[in-house]
Amino acid sequence: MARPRQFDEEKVIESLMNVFWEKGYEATSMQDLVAASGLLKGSLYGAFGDKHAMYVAALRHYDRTRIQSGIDMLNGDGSARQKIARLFDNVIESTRRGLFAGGCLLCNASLEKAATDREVKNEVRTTIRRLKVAIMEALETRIVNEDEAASLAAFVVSAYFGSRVLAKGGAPAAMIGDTRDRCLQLVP
Amino acid sequence: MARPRQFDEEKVIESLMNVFWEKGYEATSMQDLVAASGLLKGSLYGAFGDKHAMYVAALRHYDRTRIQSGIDMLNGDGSARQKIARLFDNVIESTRRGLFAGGCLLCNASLEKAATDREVKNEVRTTIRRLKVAIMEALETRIVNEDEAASLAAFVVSAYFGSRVLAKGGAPAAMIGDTRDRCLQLVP
DNA sequence: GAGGTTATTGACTGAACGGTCAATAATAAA
DNA sequence: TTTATTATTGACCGTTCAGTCAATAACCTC
Repeated sequence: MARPRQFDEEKVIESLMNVFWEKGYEATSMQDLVAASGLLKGSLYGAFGDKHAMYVAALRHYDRTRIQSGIDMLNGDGSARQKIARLFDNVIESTRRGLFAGGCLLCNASLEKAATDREVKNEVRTTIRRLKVAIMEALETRIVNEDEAASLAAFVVSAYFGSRVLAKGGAPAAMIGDTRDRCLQLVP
Repeated sequence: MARPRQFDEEKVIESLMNVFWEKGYEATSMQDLVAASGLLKGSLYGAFGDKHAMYVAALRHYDRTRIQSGIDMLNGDGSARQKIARLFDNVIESTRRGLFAGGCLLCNASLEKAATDREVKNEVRTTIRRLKVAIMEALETRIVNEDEAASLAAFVVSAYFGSRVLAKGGAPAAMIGDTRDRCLQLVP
């Protein structure tokens, strides 16, 4: 009974996400989002409501895609040690190649907006929990005690996030390598 | 031969820093800086040049004061283990009380601006190096091998930064406690 | 106290900001 | 084919943005 959307919503959200990922929330203008999505302002506002809702949609999309592919890796083959090493290796490699400046959108959102934005905080918390659980499950092939696995998983998440801060802060790649190696010392 | 400044430059920089610390670079307006400093726009521009220079001055001030007091602590009494534990305990306590939303300005700057801003990246790098060296020296009371101390220090910095991301992302304080405890397992 | 120099003041600028809206177009159901 | 409904379009809105500047004030040196 009505005119259908002329755009692929997933693709639009992906393009919005990429802008927020690279520039952050505040530094991203509606102009940027219009340019990246190929839609006009009115269509974006019609579809999402406002800039903030676009950001939240981008965070959810990041969870569904990028975080999920990390989780898939953690659910895949190999020892817990190998899987966790690969988490860090991805950071090291993308730092070495140095092409994309975005880092980790989850960390970016944590520091830029979570503290002052209830909705963002909820998204971030949910995604952190999901990531922690996936690491925990990977560890449980070796660790029977659930609390033990949980505390080690919390630590791994933390070290991983720390490596994202170091990477974006321009610290030498060797520091991230050190972080990975030391972290793996605790992984059975 | 000329009119002297009517304000205490240190105090003004401190007030500018507090705004950037709490809101980030992009979300801070010149209005905010005017209100916080008590100066008028023209005076701020006269003293610093532009908003970006005010931010860099704030980062340097953060290094000179907040980071320095962390380093002083690392140079003080107690075992390396105790000192590093205290680093994390400060995060845990200020998270539990939950009053100030700023987190760590060094981490904030790393993620918000270092990747796309040469000057900020240099400041951040310098401060990270300073912090790492201080941790290294604290460790060297127990670890003789310098490379060993350096790699462990890099790891501690990383875990510490990770805990700042978790804290601001609204993760439960227990996760930061887990991070601290696991981290200390590697500190002799 | 005169002259030189710099700080302070507040009004001002053009551009960019996020967001709105009336007009138009496209569709599916009747 | 008509009608109801929603999507698209681009001009438009008031506000806020970072930054400027001419006038004035305060100080130091001579």
